[in-house]
Amino acid sequence: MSDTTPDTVPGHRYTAELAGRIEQRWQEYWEANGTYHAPNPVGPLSGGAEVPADKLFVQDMFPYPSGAGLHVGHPLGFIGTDVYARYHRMTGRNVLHTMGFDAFGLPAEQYAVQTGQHPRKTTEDNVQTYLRQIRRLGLGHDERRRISTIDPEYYRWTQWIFLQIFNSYYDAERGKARPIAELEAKFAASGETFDGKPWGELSAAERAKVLNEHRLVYLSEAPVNWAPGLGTVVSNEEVTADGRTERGNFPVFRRNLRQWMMRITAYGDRLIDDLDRLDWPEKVKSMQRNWIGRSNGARVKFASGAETIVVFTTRPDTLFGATYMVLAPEHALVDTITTAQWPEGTDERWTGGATTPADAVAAYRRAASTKSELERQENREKTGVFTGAHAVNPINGESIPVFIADYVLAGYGTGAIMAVPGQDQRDWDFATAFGLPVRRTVQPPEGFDGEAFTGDGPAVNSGFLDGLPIDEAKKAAIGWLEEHGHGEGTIQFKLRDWLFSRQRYWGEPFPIVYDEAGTPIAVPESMLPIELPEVDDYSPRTFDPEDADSEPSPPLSRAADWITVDLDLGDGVKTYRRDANTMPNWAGSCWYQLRYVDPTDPDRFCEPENEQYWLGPRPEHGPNDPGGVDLYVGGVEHAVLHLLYSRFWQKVLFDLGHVTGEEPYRRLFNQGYIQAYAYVDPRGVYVNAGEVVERGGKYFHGDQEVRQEYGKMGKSLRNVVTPDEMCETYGADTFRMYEMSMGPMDVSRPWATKDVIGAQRFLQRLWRNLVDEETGETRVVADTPDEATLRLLHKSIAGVHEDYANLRYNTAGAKLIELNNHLTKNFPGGAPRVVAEAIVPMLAPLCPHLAEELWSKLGHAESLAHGPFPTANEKYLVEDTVEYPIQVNGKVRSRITVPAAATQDEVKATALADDKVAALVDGGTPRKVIVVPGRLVNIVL
RNA sequence: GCCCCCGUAGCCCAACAGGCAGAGGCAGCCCCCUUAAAAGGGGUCGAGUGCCGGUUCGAAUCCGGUCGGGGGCACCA
Repeated sequence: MSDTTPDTVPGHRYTAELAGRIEQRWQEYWEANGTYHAPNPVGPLSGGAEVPADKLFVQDMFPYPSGAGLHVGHPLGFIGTDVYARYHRMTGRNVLHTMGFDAFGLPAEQYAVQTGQHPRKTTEDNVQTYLRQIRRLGLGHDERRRISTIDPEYYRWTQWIFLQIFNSYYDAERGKARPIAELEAKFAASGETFDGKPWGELSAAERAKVLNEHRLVYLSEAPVNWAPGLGTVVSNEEVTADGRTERGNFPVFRRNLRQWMMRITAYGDRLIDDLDRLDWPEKVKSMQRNWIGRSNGARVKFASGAETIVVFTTRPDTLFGATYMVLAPEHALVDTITTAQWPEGTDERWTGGATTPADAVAAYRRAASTKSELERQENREKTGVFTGAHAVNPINGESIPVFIADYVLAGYGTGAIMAVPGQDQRDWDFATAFGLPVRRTVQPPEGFDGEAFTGDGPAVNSGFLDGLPIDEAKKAAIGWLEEHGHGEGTIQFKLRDWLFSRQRYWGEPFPIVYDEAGTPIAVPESMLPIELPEVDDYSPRTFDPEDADSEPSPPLSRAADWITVDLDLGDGVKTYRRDANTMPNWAGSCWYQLRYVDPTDPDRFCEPENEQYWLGPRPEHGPNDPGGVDLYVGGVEHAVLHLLYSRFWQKVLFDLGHVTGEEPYRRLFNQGYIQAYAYVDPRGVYVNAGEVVERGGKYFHGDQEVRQEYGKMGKSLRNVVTPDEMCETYGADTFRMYEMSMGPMDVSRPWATKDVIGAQRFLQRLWRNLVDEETGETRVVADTPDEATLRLLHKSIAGVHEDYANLRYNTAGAKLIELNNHLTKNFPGGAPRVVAEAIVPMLAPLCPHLAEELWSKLGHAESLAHGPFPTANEKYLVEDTVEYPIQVNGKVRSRITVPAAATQDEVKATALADDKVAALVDGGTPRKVIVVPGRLVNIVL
């Protein structure tokens, strides 16, 4: 490029080409010198010396190394954390910043299937591409700490943590996880019986079954989300609101399958309560609160024949208004209570046209089970059938009919409700459809003409509760229930246990084997890692996405040599069967901050001293500090997935004494997204956005007018701009400068390649102010600059400090441009050295390569990575005189300049003495004169 | 339906705790350099803060309403 314009472009102009050379040179220097290595207190990554007390751990959300490579939106957060890390490193802190890869998971597997290669091969290739792309951006990562979840030395510890959780139970009394061995000891000592037998007389299988009910990881035979199109089950968090998989958008069906579950619900209270201790965006906190969904209410027992139906309600105050009950179709008691015959006079609407309740129930259940979540949610018409059974309302002895209906969810509460149509719209709708009575128990206001009344009011038709407002009525009702043994106050969570197995190949194998009785047994730690076997066919068996009756078939079950194994687990060599599932890809990201801290430790997942130093609670964050990463940056899309799971694991590890931090991420910051315009031609086909031109407010691709759309950047929209091409055309520093100046970090904004030139011009001017473009020699002058320049310089230093510390890189950049513009205008002969030696370090966090280059040209032998960062001299921040605008009735009419030390009275006197003001006041007495020190004067007439 | 966030020059964005609406960039315009070409230099123009109302000496900022945009949740008893 430059050789086509040799005559006019000076040899030492800061062009993209020169920037590229500088950037490559410094990247090599940093790598060769381990510039960004952050020493640990102990272990292989310790520098041998005492570590600085002042540390900072900055982390980006774990990237998945996609085969598509990066577009300019991806590095926004990475550059943001890099600027933050660099700024703090320059002020002398020990800064840990690195990046690894979350490389297991569905996309890798799917990509591998498409390209016919092993997922390890494609994943590792993608990682290399990714590293090449981010390296070019000049990110100051400690590359010794790069990790990858697919590395057996990494997932060995993922499996180890799984075993920790497996071997624990939640001690509700102490409110924390404890080793399951303590529970076993308790059972053995207590004399408690299990199915009539004391602990000592139970077989190993029977004991395992009991313990399974307490373990924090347990095997469950509960309804799970089965996605035939994906060939795997997925967690609740991975199902969208319309009942499809987040990944792949396949329909999800509820199926009873034997699966691993993590007892995250045990931590519901702590997961909600500890949100208050975190420096996180309110939006994310509220999403988590919402997801965990804690609600206060009561469990109430209704007798139905010999059985007891337990319901959960948040409205125990409405108990007198319960006119029927509903069980979820999957409820365990349905078969037991369903009667042989319809009772005399059963309403035809209740029978579903069947001759017996059993037929009706069976037909309804069949219909409900084949409905996808989506169908269930789309169709809000209330359906259901009568079981033939009645139950007794404990509070008034009334006998009420029991239905099954799919508007009651099996997974929430007890899977059964008491229906109060007077106060609940869903119940009202059902009651209306089935001709059931409605009894109001809260008095609606005068003139209320709605259906169910959910507002507050005095209780009516409710015996001893009459006249009480809802709050008091609830308390009174719970009191009555507890006193008479019909129920108790309780807290219910919307959060359900975390479905932890997947029927896929590309994930961590479970460190579990089964004996001949099918009892799961933990593999001893010494046998970890359990490595993924090589298989001929690693693609999962998928089905017609609508085939609800299909069965999962994990690829590992077909690895015959691997799946059965002879082991000596203490009682001689026996044959065991391995677990054929793999862990979900959230597993690896649940604890990676801990491995970043101690990535090479072969003996522990993380050395305690190192964990405490980088991630432990710190007094400077207050007495209630939960510890965690100091700044965690990523998109908001992980608000209830990764961020919830990760907090859960951290808390378990904390309870078991493995870590000192109660939370993984002390401060969370959601960066915005870079979006882009896309263009559609009249056929509805996307055209290459780079070739579209604007003419008179319309957009053209060639001569063809095209329609503008706005959204994500992506291959299919043909609007991708890559960091590689930006580095090529402008240089990495220009690209970084531009991305950081586009706006605040947390705001989404449109990409505009044409605007990048502004950042390029700034860096060129700055270069020119310090370097002779013809000779490449520095052209700084030794003279002390004038007062105005020094004032601007120190004001800039003070402002830039604050901006960097608060992630306001756009305004930090603007201040640097402003200062540089001042140099351009006032120092055509070269910048004063004192200014140059400040502006270069101030630029370094944003444009590290250029700053290093200029710093060395200024005569410094040391890298700028560890400072110095200039500090502002207070002397230049205080003005001697202040200009006050004078408002008269709120409008600016004049200006005065007074000494900064002037008192309010002096300012007032000077203002009133001003000619223009005097003319407006016209000899009268102002009603009021407001002097805002340092700001303005307002005279009210 | 419920909850949250955001509306400032043509565009992207500043304005700390209410105090002169503009820091910076893009585009536009003018001039210089070159004139074969600009990703060259210098300068300049530009909004009264979506709309209505309130509080205040004073509102982009606080409050209420409304419109527009974005997001979250949604049969959770």
